[in-house]
Amino acid sequence: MTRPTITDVANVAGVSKGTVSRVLNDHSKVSDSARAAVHDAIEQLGYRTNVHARSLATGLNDAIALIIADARDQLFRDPTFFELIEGVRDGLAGTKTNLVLLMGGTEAEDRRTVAYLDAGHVDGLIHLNPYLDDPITEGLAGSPLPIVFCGPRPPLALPGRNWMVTIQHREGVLQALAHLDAQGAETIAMIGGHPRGVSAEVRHDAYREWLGDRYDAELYEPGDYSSESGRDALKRLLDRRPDIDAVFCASDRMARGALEAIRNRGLAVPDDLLVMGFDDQRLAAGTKPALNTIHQPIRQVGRTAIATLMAALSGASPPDTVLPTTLVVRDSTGVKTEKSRSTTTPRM
Amino acid sequence: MTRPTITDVANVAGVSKGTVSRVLNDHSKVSDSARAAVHDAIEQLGYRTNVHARSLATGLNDAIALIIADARDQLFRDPTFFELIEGVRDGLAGTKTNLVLLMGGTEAEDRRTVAYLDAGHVDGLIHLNPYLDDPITEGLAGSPLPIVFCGPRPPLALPGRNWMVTIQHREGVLQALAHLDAQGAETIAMIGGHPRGVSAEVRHDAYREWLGDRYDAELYEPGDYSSESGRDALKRLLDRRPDIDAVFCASDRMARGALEAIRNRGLAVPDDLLVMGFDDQRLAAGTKPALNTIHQPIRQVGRTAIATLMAALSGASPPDTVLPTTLVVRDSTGVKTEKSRSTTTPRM
DNA sequence: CTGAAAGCGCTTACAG
DNA sequence: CTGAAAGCGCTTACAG
Repeated sequence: MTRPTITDVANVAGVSKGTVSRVLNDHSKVSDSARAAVHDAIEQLGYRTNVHARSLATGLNDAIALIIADARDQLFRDPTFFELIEGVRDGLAGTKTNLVLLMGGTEAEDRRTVAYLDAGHVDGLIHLNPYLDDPITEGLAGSPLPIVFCGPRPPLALPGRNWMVTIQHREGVLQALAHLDAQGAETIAMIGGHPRGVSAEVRHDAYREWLGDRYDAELYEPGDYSSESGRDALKRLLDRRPDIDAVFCASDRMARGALEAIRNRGLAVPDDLLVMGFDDQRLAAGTKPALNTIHQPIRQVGRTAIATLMAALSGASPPDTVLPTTLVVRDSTGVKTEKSRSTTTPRM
Repeated sequence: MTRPTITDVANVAGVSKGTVSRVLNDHSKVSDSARAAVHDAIEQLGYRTNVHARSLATGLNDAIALIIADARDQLFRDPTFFELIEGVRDGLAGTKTNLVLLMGGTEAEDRRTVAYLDAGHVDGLIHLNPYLDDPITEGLAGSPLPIVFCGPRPPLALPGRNWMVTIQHREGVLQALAHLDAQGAETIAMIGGHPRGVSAEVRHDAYREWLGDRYDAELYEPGDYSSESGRDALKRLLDRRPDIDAVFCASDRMARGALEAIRNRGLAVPDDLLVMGFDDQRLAAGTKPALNTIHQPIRQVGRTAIATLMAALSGASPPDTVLPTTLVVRDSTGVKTEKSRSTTTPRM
């Protein structure tokens, strides 16, 4: 009782293998009677096509991979990735393309992931968030596989066919800082993202740009997007610079941690310190006070990434996409009434 | 500049395709000179083997799948799955077997996942937590693929070759209840797991068994493992039965929610109510008061699952595995000093 | 130790 | 509309 092949189907249906293959692949030029006979035979035999044979013959897979650089840090801890993947799944609904999730993190896993991709199991891939020094991206440098990055391109040798779907990181940061400024903040610190991340760097650059001459390295503290890192970073910032009156965090989770640290010091938000997050994750609405933040359309990034990849696979030349961010105003930057706004020049 | 094949390598190395294949597959009987020539040619050409051709010839994939029934609920919200997957990754370290994560949830995704498996992309699979009515398991009923379940077998038609790696759910529940009993609890409610889950049912049964005649449906409230569901369930329990003096929760997250609900009512733990969790997740040590719970060696489940699958793939007949749970004592069930223990018979 | 050849299960021009 | 045949890139007895 070995698995039936196309030859078995052809025999039962009384046609040739070629005809069976044609009905399998929906070629138009097949007689109704042949088509019916083949379908009957398939049903009767429980035939299912062998993907390896088909892929060998066609060179296609009908499958794409989702790469996550560090499963431990990203996939399981950061809701952003959940949204991203949901967006990708949205985009795949209704197609017959398979999605496989490949996880890096350790050296062995990175290597295995590259090997899997190299081996030709998939037609293309989406990289959810490459690192500045991403070993998986690096391993794919010579690959002919089309790849779309969710986020800015890393400064590495890239595969020849690559696209980018990202958000306006720089503009988002400027929006946040301008808002804090407008609310009367004078000494704005920043808690940045994971130093390995490409977008963390872009955001740091935007912060530096906005501050210009007033940029002070003491006011910047890197985190890793987690709540704990935000809490710890804020403590360090306050130890160094008790004069800061606002902090911009590169994720809502870090902002939540910052709120906690501020509370622990006996300080109040927004009375003593203004706080802004980034992401507009669900938690942002639930903190006390509710978090002002920069909304990024993360699910749409996922959807657009898949659309871009599918377009590339069908031979088109899709454009890169940069999605806009929006300011979300809640309670964590309430106006400081006693302060005069007349001396500060609004920016942007 | 089409991708080089084994024939190209053979030509460059001056040997036959058979010899190239033999060095590729580490067959012992190859002369050193031939081996060296082949390796040189591979390097020079940048040859990489075409997996489809190989799989077609051998029927093997060197890949296994991890199935997650509901990505939305499980993968991204429940740290248990993170631990499980980490265990699987532990077990794969050092092998060349690839791991692909397949996600179900919507009808389309379930169907696609089954199709992917059916198509023969992998050699076997690990199902992280099947539902009682799991559509993916159902779809695999006739499949020859070996499958290992992390958790009790669902009551469905199963693939012929299947194994189970689980924990002592029943014993764990009995441990928890016996502990609450020993601490003086007299009316013990339970907040159960997701009604679709196989293990939730097993735990509910154990609760019913332990209570025997005293079982009262009013004391049982299902949740979905989330913190919010624990909070809401406890509210409902307390509304119905203000007399309960202990609650056993089928997950630490639900126990955390229960603690919150209790606090919101102005009640105290353990003074007014004893609370126990299940899982021993990281959060259990951080709640206030710190949570008593039942530790389950979840990462080891993952490791054992992969070992079981690998054994099955190599033709062995590995046993099912049932791992023990242990009671973890912290602060949420502190002895109720004023109560006499003399009238209650300890159990187990 | 190694070559020639058959075979894995499909697809796809090519004729008709 | 359909059959016969070549080809996709490997592996593996079978001889030697």
